[in-house]
Amino acid sequence: MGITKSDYFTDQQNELAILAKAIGHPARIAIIEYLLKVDSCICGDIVNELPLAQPTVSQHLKELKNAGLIKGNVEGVSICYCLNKIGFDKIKDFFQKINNHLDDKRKQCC
Amino acid sequence: MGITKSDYFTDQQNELAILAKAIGHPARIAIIEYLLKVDSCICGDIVNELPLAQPTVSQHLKELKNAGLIKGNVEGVSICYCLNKIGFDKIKDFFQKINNHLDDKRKQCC
DNA sequence: GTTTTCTATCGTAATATTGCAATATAAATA
DNA sequence: TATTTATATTGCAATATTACGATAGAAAAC
Repeated sequence: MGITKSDYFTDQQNELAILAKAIGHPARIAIIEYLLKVDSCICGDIVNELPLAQPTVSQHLKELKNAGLIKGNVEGVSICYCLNKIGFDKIKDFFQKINNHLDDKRKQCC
Repeated sequence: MGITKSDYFTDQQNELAILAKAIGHPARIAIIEYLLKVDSCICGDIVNELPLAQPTVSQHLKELKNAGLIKGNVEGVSICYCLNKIGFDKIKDFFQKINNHLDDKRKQCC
């Protein structure tokens, strides 16, 4: 029905899903990679970087911010965005657990 | 328009987005965690583990498989599923790059 | 060969996402 | 205060996702 049954899953599962979902769009990957490159904070430059209209970029930024993957600070007229370590740390643990486990076994079942 | 402009982004960005998107659902997180726990391959047990109907689970498995995050082997009547290291390795690099970078700087911009 | 068991697919309804034009808001500058 | 600049919000159309009942397919057991 297009509605995710979040109540049936744990808080941790839902939080991870929200984080992964936010990353799950090429435009948002591009934003993350750009922020990684320019390192210090940027604002409307992101709009110039992406082949998308300003409202669309604004929406993607909002989703990344809601998920906790970026931070945005008002700085005069413009807004300064940057990556939020806290958000990325949360996913790191999940993938580390998986990768450690998969590295451990030399043969996979299938 | 609900249609992602994939052509505007790099292959790598699109591939990463597909992987992250596949992980971006609590049911699929739950499937991944279950496969991590039971370690060796499992089939319809996943249906019993999740609070979702069999067709729904089948659909989620298909998406994980399409993204390259799990493998499925026919084994008599049932199908044996397990995690696919290749898929998880691809995301690992992305997050490692980000985490290394964020760990590097003691002060974040915002 | 019929039945059972396990999984996939189809069809469909409800909801979510993506994208943008138009517009609003809010701070800086003239 | 009027204008400019930078970003957010609204509204809407197109498309995608989620969920499941019904059904199909395919191998094993009888």
